[in-house]
Amino acid sequence: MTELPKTFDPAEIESRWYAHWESNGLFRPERPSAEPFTIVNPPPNVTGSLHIGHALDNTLQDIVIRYERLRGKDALWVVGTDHAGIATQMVVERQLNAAGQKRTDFTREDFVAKVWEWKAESGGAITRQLRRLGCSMDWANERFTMDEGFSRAVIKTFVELHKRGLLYRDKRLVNWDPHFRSAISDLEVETKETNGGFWRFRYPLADGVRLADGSDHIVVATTRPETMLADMAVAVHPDDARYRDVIGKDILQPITGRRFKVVADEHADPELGSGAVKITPGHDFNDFEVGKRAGMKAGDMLNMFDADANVVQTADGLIPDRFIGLHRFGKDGVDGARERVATEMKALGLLVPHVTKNKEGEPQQADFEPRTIQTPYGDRSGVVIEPWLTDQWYVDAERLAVAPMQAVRDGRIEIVPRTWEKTFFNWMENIQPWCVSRQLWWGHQIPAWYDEDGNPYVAETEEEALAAAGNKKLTRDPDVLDTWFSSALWPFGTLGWPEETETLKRHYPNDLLISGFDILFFWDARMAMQGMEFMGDVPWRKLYLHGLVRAADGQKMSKSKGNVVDPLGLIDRFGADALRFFMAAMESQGRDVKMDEKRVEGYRNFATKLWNAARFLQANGVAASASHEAPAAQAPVNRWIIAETVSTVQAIDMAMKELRFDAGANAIYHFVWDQFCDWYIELSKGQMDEETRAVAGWAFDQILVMLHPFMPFITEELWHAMSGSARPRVNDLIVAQWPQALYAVDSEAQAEIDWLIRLVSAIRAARTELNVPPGAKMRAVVRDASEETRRRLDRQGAALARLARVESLSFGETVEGGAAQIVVDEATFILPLEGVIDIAAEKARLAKALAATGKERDSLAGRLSNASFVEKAKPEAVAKAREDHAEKADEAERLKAALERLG
RNA sequence: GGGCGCGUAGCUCAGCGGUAGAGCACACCCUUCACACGGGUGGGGUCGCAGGUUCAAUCCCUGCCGCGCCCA
Repeated sequence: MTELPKTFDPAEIESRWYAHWESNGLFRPERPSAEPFTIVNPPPNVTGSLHIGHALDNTLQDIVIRYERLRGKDALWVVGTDHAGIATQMVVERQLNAAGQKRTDFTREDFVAKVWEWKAESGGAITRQLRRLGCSMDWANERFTMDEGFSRAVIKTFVELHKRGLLYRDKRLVNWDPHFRSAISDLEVETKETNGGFWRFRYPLADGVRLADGSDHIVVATTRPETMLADMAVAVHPDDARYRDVIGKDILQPITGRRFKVVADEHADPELGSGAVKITPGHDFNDFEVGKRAGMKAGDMLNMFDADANVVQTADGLIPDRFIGLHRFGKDGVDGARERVATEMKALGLLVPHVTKNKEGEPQQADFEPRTIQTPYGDRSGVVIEPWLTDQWYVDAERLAVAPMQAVRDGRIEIVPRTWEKTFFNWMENIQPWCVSRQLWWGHQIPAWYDEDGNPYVAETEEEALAAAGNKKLTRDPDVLDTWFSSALWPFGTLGWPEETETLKRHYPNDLLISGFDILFFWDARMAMQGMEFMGDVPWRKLYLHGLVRAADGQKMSKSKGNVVDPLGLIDRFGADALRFFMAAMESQGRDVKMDEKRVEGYRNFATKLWNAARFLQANGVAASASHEAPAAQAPVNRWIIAETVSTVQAIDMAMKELRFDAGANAIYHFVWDQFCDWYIELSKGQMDEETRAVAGWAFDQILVMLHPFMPFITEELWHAMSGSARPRVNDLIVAQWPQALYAVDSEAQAEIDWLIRLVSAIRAARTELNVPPGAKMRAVVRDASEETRRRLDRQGAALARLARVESLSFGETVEGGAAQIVVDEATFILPLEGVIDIAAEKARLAKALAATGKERDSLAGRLSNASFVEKAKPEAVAKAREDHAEKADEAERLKAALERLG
């Protein structure tokens, strides 16, 4: 046995044991005949560093994987990183910028080579940080989404989806991010409310046409005046009497002089503004649909922006030169197209001012009406997204969504907590085509080649494409795939697919996926789609969704708010075990976790408590258990702790089955502290015999195993410390055996220790309340004691003496002089306190106890006297009430008698 | 506008048809030979509000108030 130092140093233990586990292959021991259990880790960005959300997500996964490993399963936790297209390209571009260079100074090949260099040098910092958290991943088979094998899976998926008609190229509006100069998917767009304006303009009718009311123009309103430069129609509602006569007539647009038609479309809401809306099909999603309904082809729709959202000439050449090159709207204090259009319309007298009244009730004019508008932003770039007409690759998500929805409906995928099902269905049922092409250099280049006429040939290799094209001159699509397109293959791409490997057969479907609910659509749903499509089966049988870790004040953590908590800092201060235990204890299904450092500190204290319990055991000759089986025991206290160990195993097993991490953590916490340390150790102090040593050693071993998934480091350390060089452990704790929960529970022993605990607690409470000096030893006279109580007192007298400081016991009826009286079950314990006791205080104490007991008795009596309760309530409930009532009535009688004895 | 969730002790959270629990904080006592990151004892809640169902509601239902998130 190794003697433990007085204080425990998490940092030293953590690095030592992690290295030991990893270098000995203990994260993935060979267990070919064991039942497999598989989790894939949400691959963190290769540019990422560990934040508090990772700490939660990975702690939960590690708890499950360690638990299943201890239960003997062939537990595989797949790990790797994600190439994170935009994020990684940004990092490397920033480095180049710092050196006065830019991406376009290099060829694509050279730039991509630079990214790989960066990855080799500084990528994957997060994988080292996951180790600090104690995560027992299968590092020996770490994957990367840009690895050759995984890339092959990505390319194959693309080609296959295309073959199956589930992936196509289309010209339509995309969410264009002018900062990254790339398309992004609708999920990557965040709508935010911003302060904007609502302008009203007069659009003159051409050819002398007039409205029914005699006007020679139509008023249209817009939040984006700049798009006027690419307007192609004005829409009115077909039933709107004001405009019925001018449908099909021309508008002669000012500024550009473009002629276009007034079209009828139900998109125009007669109730809103003037009821007429300008239509810019090339720059607005609604207008695009209106344009299509009006017979315009996507290829004919006017585009007025370049990739940076600066104005370019439209195909009809009608934008005046003075607008060309302007930004879409004001930037850095310089007016953009938006402001210039508004100014010019005003100068032309075509702006309808916004009229309000000031405080004095006088009319006031403004160029536009201030309004809160919903504005789309790129979630990564933070710039306003521009709907832009381009050719992109789309996945037919609607068809792919069918199978996953069915799998959730029929239970092949269980979503935990279940409330997320609705969200899942709601999104899947309204899913939009998924734009998967990105105008980046870093990522999986799209396997499509074009001939000189622009016809695409999709194939896994250029040779195949050439063959398909009849050896025409081809150029490869320069775009890469959305990173999520590749990570959607993670549950099978990491296992060797498209090869039919043994690993794949054994570990697909995965058993469980744990992710934050924030990536339910981005990642989880897409894994389900690709898994069902390519593997013909669910990616995982269970999907557990957890919440966010919030700052102490309940706010979302963010760098800009400066309220981020660094998990590594918490590990430095309190140890990884404490942080992990905090995460587990706070994870009640579905709720966000609010950061509470005091609580992390509390779990550090818990670890220290355990440490010191081990020191006590060592000092008393308790060592590692000789067997996995519970030792034979006679003493009630030993039989009791064995029974309590069993119920703790059961509680944890139940919690793990239901993925109630908080329940599991609490079960082991209370067992260790409130039962093992507070009572078992205290009770064992007076009787440290061979039997007790054996039982204590066994129970402590079970504690270490049960606690290990939550606190892997300290438990492994103590596991070995309790054994030592004389009789070293056969196994490391990480691969030990999970406790059995089979032993018959000795309810008699449980009842006896329960009684003892109640008796000791009651005496202590009375002593404190009556201000008996803590060290004072007392004698007790017991009256009304049953035979059983006498036997128990006989066995537990020593314990009573030590824990309650009641030294000598006698059996009698009365005590002369002042005394404290304690009622426990049928017996009354009279503690003579001649001269010490304050009779008034004791009377008050008893009266209070009597009042409490009497209240409960009366309440139960009231219920029992209610005829409908006795008739209609469940028989068990009635029986229980009768039993409780009798008990309370008896207790009240005894308290009353005790009170009377005091006069 | 649609959907989801939350409102329980000063704080952070469990619980759930039979009149409430934990951790921290607080008060008092204790340097008792594992541990002061400790031990002992205790105070503190009309379980957001209003109705309803029920023998019985913190727990189920409805409405309202407040807070948060997602989608449009």
